[in-house]
Amino acid sequence: MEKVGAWDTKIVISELTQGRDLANELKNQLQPAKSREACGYLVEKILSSYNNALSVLNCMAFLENPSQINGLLGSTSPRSSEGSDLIDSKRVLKKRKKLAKWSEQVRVCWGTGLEGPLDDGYNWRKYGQKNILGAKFPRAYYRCTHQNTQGCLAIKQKEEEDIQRHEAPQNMIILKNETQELDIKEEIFPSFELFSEPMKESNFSASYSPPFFSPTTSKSYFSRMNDFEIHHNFQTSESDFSEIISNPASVTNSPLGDLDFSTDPVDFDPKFLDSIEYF
DNA sequence: CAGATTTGACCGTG
DNA sequence: CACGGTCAAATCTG
Repeated sequence: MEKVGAWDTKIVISELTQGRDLANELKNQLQPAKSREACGYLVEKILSSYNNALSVLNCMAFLENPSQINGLLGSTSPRSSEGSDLIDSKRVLKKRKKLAKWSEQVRVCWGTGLEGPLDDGYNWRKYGQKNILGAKFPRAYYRCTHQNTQGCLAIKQKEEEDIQRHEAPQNMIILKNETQELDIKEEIFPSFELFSEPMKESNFSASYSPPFFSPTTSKSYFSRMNDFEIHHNFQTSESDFSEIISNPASVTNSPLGDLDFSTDPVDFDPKFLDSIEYF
């Protein structure tokens, strides 16, 4: 992991440096009361930089010590003992019964580059799509490709902008993950924005080894992710986020929750923070 | 041809 | 009964 650590450290430094520079720029912008759009843009970029840095740190912590995550995520709940029976009866009776409700909600590492070739560590296969009432975009349903072969029951949903043209997922949430035997609704990683520049894939693909990642499959998934990165530049409006996503996230259970930059003793210029309030 | 995607139907829940 | 999640046949793709 040393190689990864060194590389990620550069990312963190780069992001934090960029955030500082952008903050300075914003400071200058605010003085003569320049355009609101420009200020908003800069704020977004600043937040993006800090989020990216924190995301990398969080991902690193998770990869280095996943057990810590499990511990933080809380107790497990036994899966329904009817599980296998349900599957069998479902096939015969074509009647679905409710599986035991246990879930893990994970905000995927958007924009850290981690999702580039590896996404979130899973190979997703789309199994359905629905137009959701009141939603601008249809919601797509994905499950782990290895559901059958490795018993991976991870699933996720995402709402996307005009799937036919290019996928621009507004959110992506892992809802279930049997392999972790979790029964929690927890965010492992804090939210983060996209990197302003595409990440180099090779660095991560060589270093991270998430479960169930098969380099021979899911080309489409990853190519779409990259497509999204290219086309989607933090123009996300609030309405584009699902209810789940928009719920206030508890950072306290984050593996690196104490790294919440807003509370870190970083030498933030109080005036800068006041400036943020301005928006 | 195997695996992925699409899409209408089915089903559970509130 | 409306809505959202899932199934599964049809279709597509490499």
